[in-house]
Amino acid sequence: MVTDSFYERVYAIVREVPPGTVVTYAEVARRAGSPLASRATGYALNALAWDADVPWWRVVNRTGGISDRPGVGAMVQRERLEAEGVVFSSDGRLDLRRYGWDGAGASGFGGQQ
DNA sequence: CCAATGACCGTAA
DNA sequence: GTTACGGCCATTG
Repeated sequence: MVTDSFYERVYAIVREVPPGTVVTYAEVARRAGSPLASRATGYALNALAWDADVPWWRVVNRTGGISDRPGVGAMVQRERLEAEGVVFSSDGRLDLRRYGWDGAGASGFGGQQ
C-alpha cells in the first residue's frame, strides 16, 4: 500500500461507486485524471485481492461485459453484480446506459428494455 | 534507465 | 454486426 499513486486513486473512485452501479475502466481512468489510462486502470485492479476493500466487481469494460481475467473467473463477478441488483442481458452484457455510473443513473427512463 | 506486460479503448476495414 | 490493428497509461523486473 502506500502506493500513493494512480493505484489508490482508482481504488478511491471504485470505492465511491454505489451498489447496483457499474463503471467502465475508461470512466475510472477519466476520473483518476487520465482518460486514456484505461489499461493502467485494469492493472491497478489486478493488484487488488478478491476480498479487497474495493468493489472491483463493479468495474467492467466498455462493452458492458466482464473482461477475461486470470484466475478468479468472470463468472464470480457476474454473480456479485447480480447480487447487487444488476441484471445482465441475454448476451451476458448489461446496460451501461442504465447502470452506468456517470450519474446517469437511472433517471428512470429512457427506456429501452 | 530501458524493456516488457496488462482485468483496455478507439478507430478502421 | 464483427474482426483487426495501434496507441496510451502506469507498474514491475
